[in-house]
Amino acid sequence: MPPSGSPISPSIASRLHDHNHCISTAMETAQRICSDNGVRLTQLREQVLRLIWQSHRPLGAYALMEMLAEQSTRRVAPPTVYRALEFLLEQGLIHRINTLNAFVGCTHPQGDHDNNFMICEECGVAIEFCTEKIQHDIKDSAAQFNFTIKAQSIELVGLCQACTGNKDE
Amino acid sequence: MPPSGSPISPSIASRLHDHNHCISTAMETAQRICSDNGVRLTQLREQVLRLIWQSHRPLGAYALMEMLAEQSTRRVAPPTVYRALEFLLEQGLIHRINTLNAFVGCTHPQGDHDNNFMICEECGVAIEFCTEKIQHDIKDSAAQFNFTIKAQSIELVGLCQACTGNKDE
DNA sequence: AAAGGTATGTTATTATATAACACTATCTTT
DNA sequence: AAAGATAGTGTTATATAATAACATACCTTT
Ligand SMILES: [Zn+2]
Ligand SMILES: [Zn+2]
Ligand SMILES: [Zn+2]
Ligand SMILES: [Zn+2]
Repeated sequence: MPPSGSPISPSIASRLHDHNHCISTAMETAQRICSDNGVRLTQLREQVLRLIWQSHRPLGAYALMEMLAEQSTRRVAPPTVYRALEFLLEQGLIHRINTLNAFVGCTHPQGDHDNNFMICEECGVAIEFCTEKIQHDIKDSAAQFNFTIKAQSIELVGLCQACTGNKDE
Repeated sequence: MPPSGSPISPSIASRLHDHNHCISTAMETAQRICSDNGVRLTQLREQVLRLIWQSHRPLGAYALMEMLAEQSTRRVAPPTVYRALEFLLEQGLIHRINTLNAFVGCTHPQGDHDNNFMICEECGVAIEFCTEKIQHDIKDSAAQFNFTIKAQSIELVGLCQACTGNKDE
């Protein structure tokens, strides 16, 4: 398990990265995790995960549904998608972005980790990050209030590196 | 303007506090802020704000709608509520809790401030908190990615002090 | 093959939010 | 006071997101 404090490669933020590598890594990791957990990464679930991983932009359930419908002959209804999403969330393979009502692939799905995102409102990319410092401070604040944390969601909305640059020009 | 790092009175977390004081303070502050900003706190907007302030539990737009309908003779449709909510959000008098699709009164609506909540999944109370440390670390992380923050949402879901105690018994 | 559990299909419904246009109240200018 | 502009609200319809309930298919074990 990698140290939870290590920042995720910022190269994801850049638009120039080997995204095929992101996809293949994600799919392989997913297979392994499901196998380890004794659960089945069925065709549908695999298909949904792959669609989500087509980019680093969170996808809404209904967008996902349409993409599924295009790929297959069978009709696809909301529960089909939502059940797959629920499964992937449970296995920690994707995250839900509350600000967007959308879902994005997890970039480090091994072990427990926080759920912190920077979301670019220009290009739509969501960058997952996690730092021990923030996590420490949050635990600290919670302790002050005697609050027991069960889940957390940190979402920063703004402009990513590339889009900040574009705005300046 | 109070120092933004000072923690909000934890007494809100306790169920035993003078909530009438919360309400009257909130309504007076709202009047002043609207007056300062040169905008109108109309009857409807005042009514919605007061309903939101009936507790520290975030309220959904449709719950709010029903409460409005009970209070008045006229029919109340979604846009009525959403426009009032939009106004109150713009003036910084309320916050939207993304995790719940619900709205809660702001406990320190003066000046810019963060948007950090601890939400008790047992009693439904949302406690607004803000600390300079977290804010500093967040800016730090964003800087690492050259990310420009425009808005942020930190939501911790779990058990508040009172409800943690109850669970232990 | 039968049984039990897991996964998916199907239909209907609930929950949340916005678009578009009409009308009214309030403010500004004359 | 009257006219015009702006802001606020009413009204209808619709978009978007999520779940409930039940039927069917699939997979594993006996
Ligand atoms: Zn990638
Ligand atoms: Zn993750
Ligand atoms: Zn109170
Ligand atoms: Zn606030």
